[in-house]
Amino acid sequence: MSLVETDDVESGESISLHQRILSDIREKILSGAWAPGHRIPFEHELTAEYKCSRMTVNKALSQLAKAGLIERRRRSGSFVRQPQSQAAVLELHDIRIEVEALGLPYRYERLKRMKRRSSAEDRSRLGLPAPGPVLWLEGLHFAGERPFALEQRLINLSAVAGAAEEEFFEIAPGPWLIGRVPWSEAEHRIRAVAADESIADALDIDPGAPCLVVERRTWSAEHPVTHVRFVYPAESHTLVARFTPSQG
Amino acid sequence: MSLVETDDVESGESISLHQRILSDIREKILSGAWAPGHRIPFEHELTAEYKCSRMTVNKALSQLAKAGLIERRRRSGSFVRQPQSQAAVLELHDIRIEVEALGLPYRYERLKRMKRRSSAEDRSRLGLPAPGPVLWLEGLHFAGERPFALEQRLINLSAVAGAAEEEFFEIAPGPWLIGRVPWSEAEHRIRAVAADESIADALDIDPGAPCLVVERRTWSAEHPVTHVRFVYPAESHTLVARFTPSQG
DNA sequence: ATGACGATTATGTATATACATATCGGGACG
DNA sequence: CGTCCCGATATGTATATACATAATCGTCAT
Repeated sequence: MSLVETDDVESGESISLHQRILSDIREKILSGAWAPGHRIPFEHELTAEYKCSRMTVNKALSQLAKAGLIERRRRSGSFVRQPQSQAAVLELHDIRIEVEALGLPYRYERLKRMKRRSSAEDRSRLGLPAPGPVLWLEGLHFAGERPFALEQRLINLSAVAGAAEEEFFEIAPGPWLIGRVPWSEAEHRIRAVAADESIADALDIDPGAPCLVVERRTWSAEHPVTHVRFVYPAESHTLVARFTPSQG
Repeated sequence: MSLVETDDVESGESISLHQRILSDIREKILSGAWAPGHRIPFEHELTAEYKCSRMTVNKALSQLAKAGLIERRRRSGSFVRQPQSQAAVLELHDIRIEVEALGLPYRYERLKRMKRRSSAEDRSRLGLPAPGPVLWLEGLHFAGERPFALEQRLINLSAVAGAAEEEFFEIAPGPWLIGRVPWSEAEHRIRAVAADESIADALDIDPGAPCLVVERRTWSAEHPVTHVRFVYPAESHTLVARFTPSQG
């Protein structure tokens, strides 16, 4: 699938009109200019603005609706959706809930925070086609006094308005993002590793001890949003996921 | 999690025509009736078959293309795509396919096989309410000459009749079961462990080396079918799973 | 053979039009 | 005052049509 997205307006690129409309609106939503609940212009208004037929506008809006960014209601119009709080991934990765389910007090502590222009490695991790501003975060999730998980996160600042101003001192970026950015797709990579020096140090375990590493990339309407890596000490964690076959 | 957006409402008769076309074709592809590489009918042929305009057919095919199920080429037609390797890894977990995707020859070798009346531990692993016959299997999956994964499996014989007569000498029980028992639900537990003596021995790695352990329980119409534990050496494997939020 | 080139073909995008459908609001009526 | 119904309105789906674009095929000339 194509991550070809064009937020740049310059240079007569040969993207189709309905894609440009879609991309314009997505930009408004992801930048925060149109908040959740905001009513998007009616089809006939966009028709006038872009000087095209309703079918063309409709195509763009239908795709945004399918991507989950907007919600369409007959007779009322189209609205920016509330970000979905999600069961599927939540089940996997709301660490606070997992910790509290163990009956232990939860705490998040920021280790590092750096705003920078994306390096080549950043772009490859996020799946970004072009350079842009990103936010790098590192933090620790605690269960009681013990480190429960190490988090290393990269946020695509051009997709998440407002993240640049957030300090994330004691607020974990995961819940913060879920409350603000609707996600349309997520990819998980799960593997086991031996703890290296820095991981062992952060998690207070022995170097070489087995750890579970969960990496997640998240997209919103084909826009990369964030890449996060969780490192769990082996004893502390089991992931559970339930599936029902997709009736295809 | 889905390969294609499953926004179909099924039971209702009020599905739009382009959705019915889309769903018909998806059915043919996912059922295997149209193998990868197969050329699906031209738009003008589908136009005739469904007695509708080309735009309607085009809408269905465009969505299938965006979902990644088919690939469209001007002048040539539309073709069923090669299965996207990672989409259903967690769901199916067919090790042969994973190994062959690496370009390595695959082989399965049985280590142990025992038919017995379920012990208390067996019942707890399978989620069985009452004692009954079970089959215990242990085997090794090879990628080339190297062990790729250790498999320990419990099959509920009262749910899977023919399994008792199968030797599983070089046939892995996973694919065998999938071909015979439709599953309606699966639960995965994923964690990292340090290899103990017997695991290290079977996988030919050092004791204490990190391993990824994936356990799966499967049900068919509320009947426990099988419990399986895969143990992967850390370097050999990354699980990949893609999710799309279910929009309620 | 081989390479150039135009005709053919299937898809890609956009248009104008039409009617269906859900729903909000307001007016008629009990 | 509440309820039912009806018209207005935005979206949902489908049609016929048009032209653009990319790729393939056959033909013809070198």
